[in-house]
Amino acid sequence: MPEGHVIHRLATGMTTRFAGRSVRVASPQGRFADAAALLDGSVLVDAQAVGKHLLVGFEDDHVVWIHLGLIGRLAFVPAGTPSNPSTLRLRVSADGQAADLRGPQWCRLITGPESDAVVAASGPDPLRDDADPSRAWAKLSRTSRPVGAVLMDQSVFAGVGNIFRAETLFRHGIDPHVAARQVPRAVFDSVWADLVGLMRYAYRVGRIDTVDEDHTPQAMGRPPREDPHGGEVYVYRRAGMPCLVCGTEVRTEVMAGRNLYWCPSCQPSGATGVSLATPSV
DNA sequence: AGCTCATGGCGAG
DNA sequence: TCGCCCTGAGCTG
Repeated sequence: MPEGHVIHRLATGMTTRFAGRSVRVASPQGRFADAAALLDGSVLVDAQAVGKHLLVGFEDDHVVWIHLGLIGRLAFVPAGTPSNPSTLRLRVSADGQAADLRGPQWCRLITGPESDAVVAASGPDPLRDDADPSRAWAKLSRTSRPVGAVLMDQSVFAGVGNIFRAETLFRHGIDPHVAARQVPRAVFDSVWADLVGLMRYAYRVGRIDTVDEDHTPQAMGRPPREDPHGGEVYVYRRAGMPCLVCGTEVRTEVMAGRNLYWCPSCQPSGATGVSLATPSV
């Protein structure tokens, strides 16, 4: 279940398990069979992530370009694990370990230069050391699209998904409907720094957690919750529930094709946000 | 058994 | 902007 931190964890997982090894490659489902046959037995060189794209490099300049989409999964399992072959698009295995890919939006065999082009075409990714946030500012500061839509635009903020969108807007008190170009530079800088911190944390622990200690349900005198994504959040998927900060009912509407969540009191209409003194958790 | 929904993005219109 | 694709979990019956 993929925002950018998940893909970066998978890239690391692929590299640590398989880099430098000759691997078995198969497509039990058959939909990637030709490429799998071509790659079977070759050396997996490395894996990298950019935004929500996973690029797995093999010898001879072959790259498997994976995008999980909304429902795709890549799971690391012991190589002998029984599995339903009808949905197993790709299995990479070596030394008793396997990586099983199911339900990806796509899984394609491309060349090294094509892989470089994927990276170049991506917006800056807060989880990559080579990210240049000024590219995001250049786009955000020139568009009248709502900031809540721009935060989901992978050519502006690569790897940011529906949870990080809702949570960073909340943390900065930004009305998601405000035109992106109305957001001050200082607030953008704070949002970028916050994304770096929140996404690095999520990468490290494997869970999105955006709530400050002062605003946990316990600290606010409310019963603890269990969220479906396994982390602690202010507004994501909390429509109709009281805001953890002010108690106002969290609202929801579809923006950029996805359910957006926000607190109409903490993010009042027209608010262009404030910088955080202490970005990230 | 059969919905509906999900941390996404594409192509048609 | 809408319909569609892929899989699986969590409901409803």
